[in-house]
Amino acid sequence: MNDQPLPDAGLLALSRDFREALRHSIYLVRRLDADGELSAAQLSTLKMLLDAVDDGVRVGEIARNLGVKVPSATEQIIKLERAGLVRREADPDDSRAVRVKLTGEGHAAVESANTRRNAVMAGILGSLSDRERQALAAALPVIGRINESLQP
Amino acid sequence: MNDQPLPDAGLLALSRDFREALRHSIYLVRRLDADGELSAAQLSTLKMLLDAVDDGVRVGEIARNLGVKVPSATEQIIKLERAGLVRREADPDDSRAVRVKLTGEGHAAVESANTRRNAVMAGILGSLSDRERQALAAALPVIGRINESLQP
DNA sequence: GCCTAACTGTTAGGCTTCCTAACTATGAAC
DNA sequence: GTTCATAGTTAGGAAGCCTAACAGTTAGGC
Repeated sequence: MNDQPLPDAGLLALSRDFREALRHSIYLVRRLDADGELSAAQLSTLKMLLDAVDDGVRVGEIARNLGVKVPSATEQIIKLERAGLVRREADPDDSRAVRVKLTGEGHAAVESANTRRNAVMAGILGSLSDRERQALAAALPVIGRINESLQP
Repeated sequence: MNDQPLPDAGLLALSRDFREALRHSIYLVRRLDADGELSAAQLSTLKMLLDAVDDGVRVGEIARNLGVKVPSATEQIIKLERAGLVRREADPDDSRAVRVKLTGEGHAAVESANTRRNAVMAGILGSLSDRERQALAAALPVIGRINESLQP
């Protein structure tokens, strides 16, 4: 294989290939979201709340995490609220703010959806070789670093 | 209930991390599409046509490549046609079919948009270390294989 | 204290993309 | 030459995202 450091021409080739991989990942994303129960954004929101059960999370923070504007986050939160999965409470420290918290039902829903989607993904990754899984695992922190650097 | 054995713990962790990485990649995808000129689907369509300049590509094939249903592909093709980037011709062998071909203007547009987005991506990947780029490069074929296996 | 500016979130309206269902037209099988 | 399958378009609607306008709250300057 090619073990020498990537030349500058390789940077462009890598860019092209990464773009292509990202583009085709829609198949993967769609497969995972085929649940029908919760949209990807809704599940992400609930997962966020899972890590902040006590205090809840502010709308703006949810929006930032989802990569959308605040009104779009509000829209999703209202849907989750209507479904009984979250509730909105006034922030004791700042009356402008709203704290979104998970309900018991929401807690169950996120656990269930999360488990199922992980199982689907595990089924897909299970067909890979150990070597391939290692290559994938080694790249995830890199992708994570890229994504963090772009997060506003 | 649990009729099948739980997947290996490492596999589940990888599944979770990969899902997380994919989810956060929306920042990256949005950054690349910030052009405003062409949507991701439209650029993908034009790139497809670039590789089949002579014969054009059928609508169903475009839909499959985009990962959408035929009516959605038709919609995008009509927009591209109205923008003067593609034209639709009857298939000489099958009068039911339509062959979508790139115009000269479309050719220029895809080259330009592609070059620009590759440059944006290269700018992002340029901030990585060689080691990180190598890890990413090693994982792309794996991701590609996963995506291909899911393509209908 | 007050006035202004900044901030948090909601509402309203519109755009894009995707879907399913229904339709037209053509091809293929028998 | 029916009959069934296939290719694509049209119509209508759902979901997600956006910007702009708004109300309420906080914080800083005077």
